[in-house]
Amino acid sequence: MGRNPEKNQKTREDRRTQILTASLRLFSARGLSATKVTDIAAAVGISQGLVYHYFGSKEEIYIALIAGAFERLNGAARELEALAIVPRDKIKMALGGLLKDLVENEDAARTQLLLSQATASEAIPDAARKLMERENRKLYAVIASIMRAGQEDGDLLDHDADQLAILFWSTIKGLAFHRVVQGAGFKAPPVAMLMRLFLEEIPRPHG
Amino acid sequence: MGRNPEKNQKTREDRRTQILTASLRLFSARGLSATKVTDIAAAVGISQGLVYHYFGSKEEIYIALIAGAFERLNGAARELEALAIVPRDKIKMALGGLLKDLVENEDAARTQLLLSQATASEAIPDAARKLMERENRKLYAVIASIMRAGQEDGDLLDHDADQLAILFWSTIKGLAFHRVVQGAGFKAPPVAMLMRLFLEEIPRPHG
DNA sequence: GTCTATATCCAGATAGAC
DNA sequence: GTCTATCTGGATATAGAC
Repeated sequence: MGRNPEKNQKTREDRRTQILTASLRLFSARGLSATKVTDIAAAVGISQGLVYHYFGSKEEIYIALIAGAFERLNGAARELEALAIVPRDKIKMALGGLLKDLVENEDAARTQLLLSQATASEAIPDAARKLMERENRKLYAVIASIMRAGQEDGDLLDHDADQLAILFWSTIKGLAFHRVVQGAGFKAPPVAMLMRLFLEEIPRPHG
Repeated sequence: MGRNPEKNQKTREDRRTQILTASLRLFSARGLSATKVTDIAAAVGISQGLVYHYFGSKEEIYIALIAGAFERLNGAARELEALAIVPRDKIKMALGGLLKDLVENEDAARTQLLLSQATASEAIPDAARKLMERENRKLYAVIASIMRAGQEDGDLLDHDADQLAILFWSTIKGLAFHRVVQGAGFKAPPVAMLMRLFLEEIPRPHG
């Protein structure tokens, strides 16, 4: 919009996205403090100083990544809750969607890794910690609440719903971890297999 | 042995252990690079310089922790393999033992966390990476091999054994993560629940 | 064995030219 | 918008006194 067409300079948003993408790769692989701004600049192909034209600090990039991740995840969670299907199928869909994302999109896996690391880390910016504690809680609560509903239906296993939610996310985090380590060769387990953790009755596949 | 009894100075081994213990706590919570040698010294209650009397560098401490962890895990794996019980029960025992350790011993959980982080990290010393790649492979192989044996018995689920091993360790890693985040309040899921992931036939508990 | 300097390096962030 | 140069702080590791 109103921009000189022959300049090959990137627009502000493009550059920010480039920086965020490169940073996700680096932060998830090395952690916040082992990632140098120089590394980010090099990955994008710009000078180190230029990074500060787009973000106030390295931590600001980190926070932006975390915030973006939660926005997407919470959006998906809200959509899931709104669906007119039975709780058991919501769990199946959530699991399936997350797994599919993990397999098809390395960045999705890296994002999960980043969130896990951030949750467990004492060495993240205060703003990030605040964000995490609040938003993470929501994600667990959504799953726990679906679990409870599924238990009333008699479809889902009759155990503490919060623990089931923990198991749900543990599994996702654990698999995201392997996805990143293994790279493209990663094969996700079939959703039906993971559903065994949560279903009251396991459907018999053979015969 | 032949040491002056009235000195309250620590023996070399005691100090090394103190440093290792404090470092496990810090490395697992902040990562290698965000942990300052000053932090370690402060946690132990000694001067920063003294740390270098016991270890050549920060990374040397890190490597010692990783190596120690694998020694213990591989020891347990070898014992497990040697047991005269059916494969299905070996899996149950491995799961139960790891879980019990996780719950009762925060350091065990932190050790798992450290190994996970190290596996996924590009920012670890070369010596540590070499170690990891070799030893980690062994741990997965042990579980995969037990899975295969259990499949021949018809006890364990008929899926790719390597994938089952990944699922096995994913679950442990995911739960170790939660254990560390949640602290002492953490409750592990019952082993029987996790066994649902691997058993061909799920025993019916109620009725 | 332990501590207090301190040398050295390196990374984050800023300034100013183009 | 982009780069190069630089300021500044902080962390690793060493040296040397006690």
